[in-house]
Amino acid sequence: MSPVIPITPANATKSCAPVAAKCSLCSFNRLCLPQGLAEDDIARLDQIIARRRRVSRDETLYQTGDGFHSLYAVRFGHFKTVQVNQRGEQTIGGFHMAGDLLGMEAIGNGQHSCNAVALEDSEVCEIPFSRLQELVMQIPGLLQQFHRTMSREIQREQSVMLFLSHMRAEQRLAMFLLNLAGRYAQRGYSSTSFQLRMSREDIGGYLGLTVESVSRQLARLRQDGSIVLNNRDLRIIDRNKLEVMSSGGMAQEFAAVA
Amino acid sequence: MSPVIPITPANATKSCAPVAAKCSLCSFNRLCLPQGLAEDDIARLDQIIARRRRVSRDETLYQTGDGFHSLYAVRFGHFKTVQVNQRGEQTIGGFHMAGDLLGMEAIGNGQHSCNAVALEDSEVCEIPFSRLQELVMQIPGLLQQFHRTMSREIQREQSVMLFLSHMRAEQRLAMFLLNLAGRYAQRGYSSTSFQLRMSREDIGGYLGLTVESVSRQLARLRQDGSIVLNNRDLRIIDRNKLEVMSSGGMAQEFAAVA
DNA sequence: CGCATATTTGACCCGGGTCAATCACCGTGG
DNA sequence: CCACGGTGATTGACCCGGGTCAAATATGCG
Repeated sequence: MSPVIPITPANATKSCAPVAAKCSLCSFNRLCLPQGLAEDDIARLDQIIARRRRVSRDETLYQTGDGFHSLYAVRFGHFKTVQVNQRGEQTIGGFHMAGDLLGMEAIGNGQHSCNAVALEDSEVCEIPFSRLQELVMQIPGLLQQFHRTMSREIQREQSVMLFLSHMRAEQRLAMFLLNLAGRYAQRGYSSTSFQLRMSREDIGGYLGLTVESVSRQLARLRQDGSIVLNNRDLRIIDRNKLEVMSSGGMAQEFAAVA
Repeated sequence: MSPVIPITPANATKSCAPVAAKCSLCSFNRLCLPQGLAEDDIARLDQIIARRRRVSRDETLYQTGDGFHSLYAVRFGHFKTVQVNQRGEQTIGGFHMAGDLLGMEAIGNGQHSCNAVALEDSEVCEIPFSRLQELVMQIPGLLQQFHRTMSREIQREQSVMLFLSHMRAEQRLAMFLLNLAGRYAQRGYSSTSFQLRMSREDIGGYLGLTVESVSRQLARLRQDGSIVLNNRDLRIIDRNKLEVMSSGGMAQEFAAVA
């Protein structure tokens, strides 16, 4: 029914069948820690991965206050990271999909500062951090890739700060959808047709908007023909229009001038 | 006149007099990369530091698009990091003071994604990243400290996202002032009396508010006796009241109940 | 002393939050 | 098969915090 292929594990026969779970065979390895590593270095990385862990929908991978021991690479499925302040208000720090690395925020003080929750049945590779630290000291390429990954997380958050500060609701939604599309494209999926794995409320939590605003903005995007949206099935009809919106309609002005 | 001691270099006789510039002698080393290192490891770190670089007020340390070669540790003075989007709107990513590490956002793709601008005459230690990478592979404690530093930056930004999403102007200001106070306390300065090194506009850019809002909120804090503020000289009078405000006045409710 | 910039203050307005009702979807049990 | 309850999503009405525009001050620098 859904036009989007649910990402399922390649015939997951037994949880102890490690063949399909090796980094070298993982189709997302170029987006993950093994990126750029030689075969045998990937094999060494494989060896320190404690286990593949299933996390079913709505289950928590880790939560605020949990002691930090491991990073987690998403193998398949989707996660959100949630911060809750003392008043119970939630902010979604990000949505994470195959190849993304989770838990880096916890290295600093040894405990997690957000909750990681699966948006659907998912699987992660658990990477014990102490062993990773040993390994990066032996594999320069792995060290570099790890640093790049943390740095990109810093950059990503800075760009979130930017749109939280300055963008209107419409821009935020347009940018959000384009960002998702781009990430699916990176992973070899359709960038024009996919499922939103998160609720409207989660989208709002990420974009700094209420559910109602998200709903209204999506309605507007639907009305002006930019997207087709049934429940969570999304199809991007006019990517260009979304891009114009995401930059605050400035492209229009330029176009008018030029 | 100012009640706050301007942070000046310990008798900076010549730029080539390295004695006072050694990490081991730097009074902020416990807040910086050398934290937790043994004497001789600190000495090795010292050796890879290319130079101390003066950056005068309003001068740019690096800017968006610059190739990434080094990280910079603030020795004294203050910096802001500024992101500019395609429409020219600015967001202040953060304010940085002695012991803070700048430039980590650029590791990921090899070029800087924000501008680092000195808020006053300042000095940084330039740390060539390639040499740092070599060194962390030899000094486990340094590797750990570097990872902690990046992780804390991720955490810091997440908490900024949180207040950009949910907090009202008053809370943001209160939280901002308390945060500054805490950081000065860490550095051995007064946490109740200090100078704001940044303009109202920069504060607004950081907090996601306009200059006018910042000015009005500061006026309110002054009126209700929480602070005394003359130009940029700040004195925190009622820290408790600020804390109540920063948590959205919830503490009041609790107090009323208890 | 005088200009440029920073800050403050006032008046007005609007985007999006809030509150509330309705609708759609879905799994459950009779 | 359908009634039903629960959750998620949509839509409408209203309101307010803070943005915008404008003007008055203050400040600091040359």
